[in-house]
Amino acid sequence: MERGANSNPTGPIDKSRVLDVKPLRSLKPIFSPQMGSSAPFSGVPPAGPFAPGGAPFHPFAFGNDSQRASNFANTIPSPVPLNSFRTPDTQYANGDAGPSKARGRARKGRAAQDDYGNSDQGEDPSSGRRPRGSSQKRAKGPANLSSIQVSIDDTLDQFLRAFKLTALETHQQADGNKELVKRVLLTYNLFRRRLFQICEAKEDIPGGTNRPDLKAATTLMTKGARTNSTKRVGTVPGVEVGDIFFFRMEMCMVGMHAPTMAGIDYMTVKLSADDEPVAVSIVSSGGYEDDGEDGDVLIYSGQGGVQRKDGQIFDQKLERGNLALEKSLHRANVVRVVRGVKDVPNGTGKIYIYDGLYKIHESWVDKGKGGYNVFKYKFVRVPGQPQAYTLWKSIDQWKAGSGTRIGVILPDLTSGIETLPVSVVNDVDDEKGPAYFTYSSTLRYDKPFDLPVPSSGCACHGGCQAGDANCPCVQRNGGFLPYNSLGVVLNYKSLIHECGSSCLCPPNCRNRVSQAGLKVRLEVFRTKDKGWGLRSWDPIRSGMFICQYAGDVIDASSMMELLGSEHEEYIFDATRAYPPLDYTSDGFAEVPFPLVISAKNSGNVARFMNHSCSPNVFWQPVLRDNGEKTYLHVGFYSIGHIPPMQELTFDYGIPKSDKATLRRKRCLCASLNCKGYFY
DNA sequence: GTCCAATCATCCGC
DNA sequence: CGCGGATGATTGGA
Repeated sequence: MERGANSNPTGPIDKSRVLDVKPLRSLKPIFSPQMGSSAPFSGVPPAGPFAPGGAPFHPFAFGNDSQRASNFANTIPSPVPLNSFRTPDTQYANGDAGPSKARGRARKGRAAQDDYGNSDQGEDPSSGRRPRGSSQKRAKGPANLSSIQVSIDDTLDQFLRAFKLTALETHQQADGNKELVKRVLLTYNLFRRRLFQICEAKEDIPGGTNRPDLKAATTLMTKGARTNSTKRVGTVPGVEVGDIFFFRMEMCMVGMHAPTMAGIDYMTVKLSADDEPVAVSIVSSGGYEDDGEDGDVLIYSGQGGVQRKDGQIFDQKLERGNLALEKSLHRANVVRVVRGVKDVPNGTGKIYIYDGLYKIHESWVDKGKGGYNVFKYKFVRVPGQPQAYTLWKSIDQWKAGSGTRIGVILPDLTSGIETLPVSVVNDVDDEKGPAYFTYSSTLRYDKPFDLPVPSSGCACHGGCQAGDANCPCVQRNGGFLPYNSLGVVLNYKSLIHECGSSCLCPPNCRNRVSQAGLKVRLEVFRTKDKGWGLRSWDPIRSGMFICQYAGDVIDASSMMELLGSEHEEYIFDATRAYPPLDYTSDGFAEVPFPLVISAKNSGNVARFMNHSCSPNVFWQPVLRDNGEKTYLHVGFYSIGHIPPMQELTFDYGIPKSDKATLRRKRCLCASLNCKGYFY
């Protein structure tokens, strides 16, 4: 049955006849709500209504290439020959889809979305369509420890060591904190993705591809890599209101909601003689439309009443979770509420939003299907908590074009160049928009760097397939496809080899993620004290591709001349020392050549990403080749899951030399481990 | 050990 | 071809 999604009671029902509730000794909460103890919500609340029409103006010009080149020439001392902007060949030589593929995209943007937005479904029947239950059969077969199993065990051990989870103390498993929760979730998601990647490429192992979410979680929990295993009423240490999860198992691992499936989590408390169940959290998996009256109220259905095997329906009983909710109501205890919403890009998947603490205000019995009794509970959100679920509802309205919002300066910064619009919003001061620049989604090379001539491209007409050992692109990536079909990077490597213009695969090939344009709805916004910044309307999965760093490739000597000028803040320098990712599968390799990008005059959303000492985004070098030359790109990916409207930041790194010529800037990231400065 | 709950990827049919 | 519904192996905890 649909959980937690129903309308109001049709009428009052005499509860005492149905609910066999003994009189309670006390109506005081057993636990204090712990309201003040949670850290502040770091997401930015949505701006309220904005002026009708929005009165957009266009502070940025989007000229043709020759105009762009002359603008460029007027503003900087010609670090790049002008002819590099003139011919289409040069513009596309970097592997950004190539002329034929760019045809529909050049100025129309959204019209070409179908070419890039849809992920492939393989045509190879052997790879994608395994008979259901095959893994189960294999699991029960003769126990042969395959080489794949061994490599997965090694992989897990490396993850655990990298994130210092090999031997968690008992108290760390029992009670967590923000840092520990973060480590557990990062490890889980990295391992889950790597597990999927290995299993889809080689052969199936039990649970590997069918349910990597389960397999990864049970493996980690067996090793003790979990936290907050002690159940508690109220806030969970390290989990903040607004945090999101993409799997039930994630909530399990950090003590948010222990049951792997059930919607009601409860614990038994001892009060003098009696043991009494008390609810600690619920997961409401209803869709958007049929929730309670507004975002702060939830009508939740009790559990049970349906026979698992044959779907037979009967009256729900006041036991287990239902009894716990009833007790929590009478004690006026707080209950954590997790809202499940549909994950639009994934289709079948769900996203779970921690919506903070609620109290149950009333309960009643409704008649469900076939006239059988269903318990209903009215949850009301405890006031004073940061916005979470209601923010999602607001964003839905912004997308639908209904509702209004203050501070919208520009509905689409990219003028249709990107696959999705990028709005510009300022609701904090009088700035009317970022300084002039030309929006471009591509990285423009004057000339390619000299690298060994790459091998020829692939001939995967239906898109590259995981497990196709003959595909040269799979081979270049160590036998794997680096991304899944959603555009999530599956494995941290020192270098991703994407398909290039010499490959015969279509633009929606899984190995062309960074060329396929934006997948999440981004917004350039005015921060309180850091100038302009970047954030997303959409939730972002761990490892999801966000954008590349577009601009003009310049050489190192040109960069030196620009340091100290206003130009400096729009330079991306891949030769800096970046804090290591906590884990890469192939150790650390230098970026193959000294790539420096200027986005001062021409660039994309990436130029607005601010520095943080605790970033939620990292970058990886991405290679594409056109059959003769190799071009390096910079791809940005999320580290963990990122809730909507949280600022996207990455670590700017430290210049390896010539620090003296660089101005040290004061860091305002406000994270606990802030260094206080950045370059 | 047994039962519970409803997940999630995949399949299947409209 | 794109969905929504059906299917079934699956899990931690009571």
